[in-house]
Amino acid sequence: MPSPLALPLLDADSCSSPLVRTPLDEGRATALALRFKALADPGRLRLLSLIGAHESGEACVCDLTEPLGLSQPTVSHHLKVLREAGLVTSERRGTWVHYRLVPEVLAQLAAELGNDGLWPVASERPAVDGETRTRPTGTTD
Amino acid sequence: MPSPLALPLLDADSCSSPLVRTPLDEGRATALALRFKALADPGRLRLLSLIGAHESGEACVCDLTEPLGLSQPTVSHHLKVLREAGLVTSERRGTWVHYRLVPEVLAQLAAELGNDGLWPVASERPAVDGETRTRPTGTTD
DNA sequence: GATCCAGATCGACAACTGTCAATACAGCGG
DNA sequence: CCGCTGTATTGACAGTTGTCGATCTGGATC
Repeated sequence: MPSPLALPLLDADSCSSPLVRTPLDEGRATALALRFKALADPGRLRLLSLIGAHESGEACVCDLTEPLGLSQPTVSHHLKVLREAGLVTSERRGTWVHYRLVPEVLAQLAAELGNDGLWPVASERPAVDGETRTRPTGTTD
Repeated sequence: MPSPLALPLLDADSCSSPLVRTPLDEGRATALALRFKALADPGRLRLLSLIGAHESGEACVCDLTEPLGLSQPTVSHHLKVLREAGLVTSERRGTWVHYRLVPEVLAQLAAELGNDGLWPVASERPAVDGETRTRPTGTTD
């Protein structure tokens, strides 16, 4: 429970409504962005997916290079990015290096995006309407 | 429902284990990466957070520029990125333009990262061990 | 219409990112 | 010890991204 403390900003002279949650501070935003940056590449997403698709929960680089269609150095680079973001761990066993997902971190990221995260995500709106509201929460796409 | 069809690849001559899920194809990965790219910036995360923090569920640019500490053109640019990624919608009402989150898209992204997403995320492992496994699923950091 | 204000767009620039070929490094088998 | 193979690192380069000042647009007010 994030305890939505209501900060009294606002003069409401113009537009806008009062805040009902503390917005993300810069440090936390930067940290989060680092993780999302790691996810912001098709190759890396496919890498995660490939690793997760293996029955043992892990995969070595040799399994990943070919299905990705990228060069071995590039794959290695992407894996490094994922590792540094904490999304995967690596372990050398003999010749091969095995990568596996870090489910807790992925789950935590999902949670930030989801309902108990940084913003209200479902239809859990306080139903304000003494406000500048004009249009219902319609789907626009 | 992703119906985890088991594709029989593999000769298991070397390392690796069989696939138990279909890995993300390139098109889908690219589409997903586009959305994560939009999230991969501290300013944009704070923007989303700020919008979500408002009681009415929306905010105009004038509310966002100052707490972000970025110039107005930059904020406008970020909002455009978020809008094009489908994460927010904008609506002009008189002088001001109001932005609001698109909860469904955020929730969908969370779902991809989470349990019913692209990779197994909880401790729902099939418990393989006729494999190259050597070490338990320890945290490596 | 002239003016003012909120936002968007443009142009420029530095910083970062994805990619690969070449090379280095680390175990393993002879 | 020497070569082989899997993986990491380096260097280079093109493409993308974040940022801002300057300028444009569009609604509201006088």
